[in-house]
Amino acid sequence: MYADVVFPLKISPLTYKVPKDAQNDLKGRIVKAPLMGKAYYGLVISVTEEAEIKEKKNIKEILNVHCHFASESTLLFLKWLSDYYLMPMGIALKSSFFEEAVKTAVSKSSQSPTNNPRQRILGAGFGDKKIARFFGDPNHQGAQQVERLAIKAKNNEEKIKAENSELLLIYNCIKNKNYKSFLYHASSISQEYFLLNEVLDKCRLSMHGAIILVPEISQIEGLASMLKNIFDERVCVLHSNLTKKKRIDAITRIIAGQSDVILGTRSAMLAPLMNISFITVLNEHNHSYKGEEGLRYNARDAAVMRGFIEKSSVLLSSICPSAESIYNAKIGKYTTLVSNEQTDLKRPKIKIVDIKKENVSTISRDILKEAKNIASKGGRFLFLVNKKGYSLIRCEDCGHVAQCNKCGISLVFYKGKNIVRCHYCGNEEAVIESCRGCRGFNIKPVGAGIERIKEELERALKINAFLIEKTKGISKTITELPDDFTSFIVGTTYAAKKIRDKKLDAVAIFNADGLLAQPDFRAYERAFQEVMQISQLIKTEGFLYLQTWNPKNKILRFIKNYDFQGFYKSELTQRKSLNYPPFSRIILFSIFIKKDTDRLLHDIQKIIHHYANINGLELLGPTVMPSAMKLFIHSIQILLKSKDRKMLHETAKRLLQEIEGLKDIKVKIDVDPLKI
DNA sequence: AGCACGCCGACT
DNA sequence: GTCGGCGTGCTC
Repeated sequence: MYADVVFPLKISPLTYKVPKDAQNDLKGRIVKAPLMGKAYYGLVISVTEEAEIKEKKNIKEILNVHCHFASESTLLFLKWLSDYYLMPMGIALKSSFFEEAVKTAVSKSSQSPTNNPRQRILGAGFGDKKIARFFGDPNHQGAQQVERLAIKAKNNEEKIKAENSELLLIYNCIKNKNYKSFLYHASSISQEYFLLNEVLDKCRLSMHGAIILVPEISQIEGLASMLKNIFDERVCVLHSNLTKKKRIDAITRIIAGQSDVILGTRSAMLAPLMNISFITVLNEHNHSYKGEEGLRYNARDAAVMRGFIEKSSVLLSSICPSAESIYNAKIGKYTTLVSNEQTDLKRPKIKIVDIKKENVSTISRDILKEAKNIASKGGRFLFLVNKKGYSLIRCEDCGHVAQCNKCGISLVFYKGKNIVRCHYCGNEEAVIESCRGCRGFNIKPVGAGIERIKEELERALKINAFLIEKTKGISKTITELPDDFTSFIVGTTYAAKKIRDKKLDAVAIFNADGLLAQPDFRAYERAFQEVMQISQLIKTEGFLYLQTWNPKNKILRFIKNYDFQGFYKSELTQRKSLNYPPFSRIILFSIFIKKDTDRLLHDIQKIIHHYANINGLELLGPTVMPSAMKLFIHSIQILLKSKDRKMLHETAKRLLQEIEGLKDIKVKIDVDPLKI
């Protein structure tokens, strides 16, 4: 007997001999095996009678067998992650909390090897065990609790049945362990939470394993208390910022079956749950679900795949779903849940302010007028500016904007420190006195960063504005302000994230044009989503100002009217005509090189030449850019695009192999990139 | 990952 | 001459 073992390393599975006295259910178990003269922990992914590799005499034997880590479904999911994101399976395993699982498995089995909790649970049936805890001991108060819950659940079922037949569909899917993905376009963030609460509360007893994802760690706390109300100690929080010990504790609880409701960020999607009946991704459009390094999986897409494999329901929700998800709902891949409040909902009024008409370069008169009004009432006003510092500096005589000597990027003027700074290389210099273009001295600030907006507000309104800035170590948050504080807050988009559950009277966005001018096919979508998100921070009778130089932009019209239908229609039409996702799939190659650009570029060109004329495949690039990575001077990008996902993956795999054959390079591969 | 091997520049 | 930097390749 032979077993294929994956290690949490950048290597493919390796074959080992199975010891004669080993358990016959090795598949999915943690084992210790010799590797390079040492013993490593790995995962058995398959067991066969005959080994497939040539030199059979060199095959070593497995040293120790530990508890189960992965079910059949989890193994399929790991395989999918590795195949889809074009990474060795070991990397997928490493991202799946395998090392934490090893820690718990080893410490448990050393105490009592035959009394492994994971084995016990598998034997008894995971679901039965959960229910047994509720029904088990008749003298225990749990029995009364269940009775009460049952009555409550019955009432709820009838109430919700009358309200929304689609909700019943979710309940049934969860109960019957059927796969189905739902897309809920909520009209407010609280609605998103409300629906989740309904589903969880209603299905508490039929729920055996659940994963609840939020995009940011800061969103976990509030949701955790809601979940604990329903599931008590079954809830477990899991995110990358946990300390090592806490993370191991969490994995221990999950593996022991003590926790089966997992609340976390992106990485929690890979939690080692043996059973899953419900997965939800809140704020599904959020870009932080996509990884930027290592295994670059999108947790939202992984949720749908894991749900499919595990036969569980998947609920994606958002106040502004991604165009991809809207499309998937349209073609029937997802079932749409419609918010009944959607039509007659009161929302803050959005005003587009044409700054070109006015003879001011920073804050328009309309916004200042409303700011005065709000200041007099003691309200809250948030000013979002996309630039740090005070301004750029420009020579009034020749129009030359001061730039960094090394990087060629515009220098940012910091008035308080009286310096200029390059945001690319971080170099700081004393403020520039004379123009490098014409040697003149007529230098003026141009444009407005947060410092300048703050200064102008304070001068015009005779108030103190509060600056929220992302600085290393220090992060002021709005919650630090007393509730009765008359707050005028200035900050970058970072500031918007720091404000929660505080209803603002108004928000002004100064960077609307910058948002729309991003060199990315998703720029409009991001702009639309960002404004929708920000509108959630404002009282329904409040105002949202968008200051722009291009008030005619059609996206601004969709934004102003909260016209989701119009926006998605326009966006999908655009994507279709340019053959971008969701009408095609893309894979991005980034090749980093240190030197010798010409030789390598020539080699790369020679390789990709063979890929240029494949039917149904579009190849863009190679594009050479300065590398953002230290140690490397250039990055070469190649984009593969195709309607045929299978063919795209096969081609990308071949291309990856060829490029990895080159020397002095480093390749990063990004499947379904969000930034290109 | 981690270890060996091998190729180049610096140095008692 | 040799020491040690790190780039590359392999691990059943």
